[in-house]
Amino acid sequence: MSETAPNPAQGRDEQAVARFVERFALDFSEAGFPRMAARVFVRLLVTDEGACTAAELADSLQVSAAAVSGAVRYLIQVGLVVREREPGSRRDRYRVRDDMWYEAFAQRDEQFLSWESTLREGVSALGAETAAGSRLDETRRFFEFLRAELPKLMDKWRAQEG
Amino acid sequence: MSETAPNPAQGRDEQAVARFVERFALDFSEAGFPRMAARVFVRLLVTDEGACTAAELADSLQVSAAAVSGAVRYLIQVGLVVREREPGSRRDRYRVRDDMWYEAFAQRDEQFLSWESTLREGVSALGAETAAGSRLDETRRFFEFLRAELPKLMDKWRAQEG
DNA sequence: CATACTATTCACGAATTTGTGAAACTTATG
DNA sequence: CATAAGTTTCACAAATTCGTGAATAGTATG
Repeated sequence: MSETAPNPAQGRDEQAVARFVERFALDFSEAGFPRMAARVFVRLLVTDEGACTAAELADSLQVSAAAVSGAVRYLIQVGLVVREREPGSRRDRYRVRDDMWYEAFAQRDEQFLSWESTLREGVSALGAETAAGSRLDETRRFFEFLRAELPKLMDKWRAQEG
Repeated sequence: MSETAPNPAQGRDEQAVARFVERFALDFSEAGFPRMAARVFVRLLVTDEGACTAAELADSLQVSAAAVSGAVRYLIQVGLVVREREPGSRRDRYRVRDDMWYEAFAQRDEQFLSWESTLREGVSALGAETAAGSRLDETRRFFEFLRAELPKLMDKWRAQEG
C-alpha cells in the first residue's frame, strides 16, 4: 500500500507540520494549558532532535523572543522541558524530556497535596460529622488515592515503553 | 482533645465556609476549570443535601442568575452535576453526582481519543520512520494507555469507597 | 575588560474571557 | 389561557490574559 506520508527525499511537508502544531497545541490549551507554552512544546515535539534554540522557536512560530522566553520558563517549571547550555555556543537549547509524561503526572502530585490540605480545612469548617463534611472528606481521600496510584500507573507505563 | 470544629448547636461558621469555597474554587480554576463553574461546584459540595436551587447559588455566591445559568450548563455538560425538576415546584435543583469523580475521569476519555486522532495526523505528516514521528507516536500510545488504565483505576476507587 | 550575542524583564496595547442587567422565553398553576 | 415564577439569551462593560517592542541584564570570547 502506498502511504500518504511525505517523501523523505524531498524533506517533510512543513505546511502540514505547522497545521499539526497549531491543532495539537489548541487541544492542549483547551485543557487549561497556556497557549504559547503549548505551541512551543509541540514545536519541540516535531523536531527530530527534540530540541530547538529560542531563535528557531521564535522563527518557526512567528512570535517574539519575549513570548518564547515566557513559554519555556513555564515549560521548564512544570517539568516538560529542560534547558541545555551548549559549551561551544552562547545560545541555549530547549529539549523535551524523555520522561516528559512521567514528569507531567509527578507534578500533579504536589497539586493534589495542596488540594488535600485545602479540603481538610473545609472538613474542619463544616464539621466532619455533617453530610457536607463527609462529602468533602471523601473528595480529599480521592485525591489521596490518586496520589498513591498515579505513580504506580506511571511505573507501569515505563515498564511497558520507557 | 477539643476540636476547632464549629459547635453544631450554633450552626456552622458560614464565613469560614465561604472562605473555603473561594479557596478551593481558586485551586480548581488554576487547573484550567472555568472560575464561576468552580465556585458553583464547590458551593454544591458544601451543602448537606448536595443540591441547591439557582436562587440559592446566586445568593450565596453574590452573582447574577445569568452567571449561575452558564456555570451549571457547563457543569452538567462535563458530568459533574445533574439537574432535577421538583414536581411540586417550578424551580430546578442542581445536584452534585455521587460518582462525580468517576465521571470526571470518564469525560477525559473522549478528550484522549480526540488527541490520539490528532497525533495520528502528526505522525503521518512527519513520517512514522522519523525520530519526530516516532516520538509523536509514543505520545499517542501514552494517551491510549491512559484511556485503557484510567477506567481500571476508577473501578479500584469504587471498590474501595463507592 | 570590551565586545558581540543571547536571554529576560517591563510597560503597554490587543484580544479574549467573564459577569451583568434587561429582555425574551418556558413552564406550572389558577 | 392568563399569569407569575423561573430560566436562558444577548449586548455590553469590566477584568484578565496574552504577546510585543524596547530596554536591561547576562555570558562567552578576543
